[in-house]
Amino acid sequence: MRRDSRLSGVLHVLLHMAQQAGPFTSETLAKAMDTNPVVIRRIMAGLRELGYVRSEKGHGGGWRLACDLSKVTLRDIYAALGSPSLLAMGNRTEAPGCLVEQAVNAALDQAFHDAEALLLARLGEVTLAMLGDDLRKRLGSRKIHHISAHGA
Amino acid sequence: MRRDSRLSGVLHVLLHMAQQAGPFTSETLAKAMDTNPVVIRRIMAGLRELGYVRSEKGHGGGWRLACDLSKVTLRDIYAALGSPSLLAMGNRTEAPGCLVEQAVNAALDQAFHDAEALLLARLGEVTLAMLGDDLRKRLGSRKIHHISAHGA
DNA sequence: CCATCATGTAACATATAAAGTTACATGAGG
DNA sequence: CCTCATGTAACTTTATATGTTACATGATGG
Repeated sequence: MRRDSRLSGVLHVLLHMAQQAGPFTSETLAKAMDTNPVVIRRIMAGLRELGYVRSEKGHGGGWRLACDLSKVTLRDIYAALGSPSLLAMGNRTEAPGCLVEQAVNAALDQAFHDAEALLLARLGEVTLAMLGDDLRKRLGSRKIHHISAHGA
Repeated sequence: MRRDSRLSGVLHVLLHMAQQAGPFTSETLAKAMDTNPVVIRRIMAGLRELGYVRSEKGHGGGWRLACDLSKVTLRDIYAALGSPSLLAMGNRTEAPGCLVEQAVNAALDQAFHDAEALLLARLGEVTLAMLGDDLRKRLGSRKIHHISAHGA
């Protein structure tokens, strides 16, 4: 499959939501992300369960942020997605009887584990608020490109 | 797709080869790895190009180690496989026009890059000889389980 | 010279997982 | 009670590692 881009995608959504008020429908967000509303609902479901966002049905419904952006890190969001595997590589066999394979696994596991730990640590250092600050810096004098709230 | 296990697989092969002399046919190695001879040839092709192993056709042919095991690291082997992507996650869009996406990418790229660098560094610290030493330690008093050179 | 063995490689098949899509149920307004 | 929006199951598409088949190439031994 291609590389998992859910974290990238959901962060994009959250950051857009942090730039303007009001509920966003899945359709609106999907248009901004050039994808499908169901995909949005899917990646947002885990965040809703952990209370990072709220959703409401019916007229005037949609998604809203429901957390302190300075308290939620990228690692939290990653966890809300179900903590998908970080590495594209793995061992051929997890619990091998072959001692050769055990030796190989031990060496690789060490490296893999260290890399995963560092990645999680880095993600844990960045809050959504910090992402927002960085975005505002990038915007500079430029006007914020708000996504249109009512379709194209 | 499942996680890439080529590095794990090829290391297994190399370590087996380091335990006994003589050429190994792809079929013999495939049996030990419970896979297909063509898969063996495929993952060994890159190593042959870099001179880590040699292959010969015809009677008495097969694969032989052709390098100083104390000079070749797991990172070298990884590179010989064509440096496949290390991380299972990536950015939704690599060169986005959207500033929001740029901010997200910047934060993720930082974390991704650090993790990849650490993983490569760790792989670069381990030589094939070190793997062999570790294997001998694991074998202890036990007899080495040589793979049978002529089928079953 | 030629039968056999082994690699080299293209082509095709399978498996898995993310992403995209369709369809329909549920519930909130107005 | 009609419309809007989420919730979710089911299916399709796509990408990629892995598995398999088929056949070409070249080396060895008789």
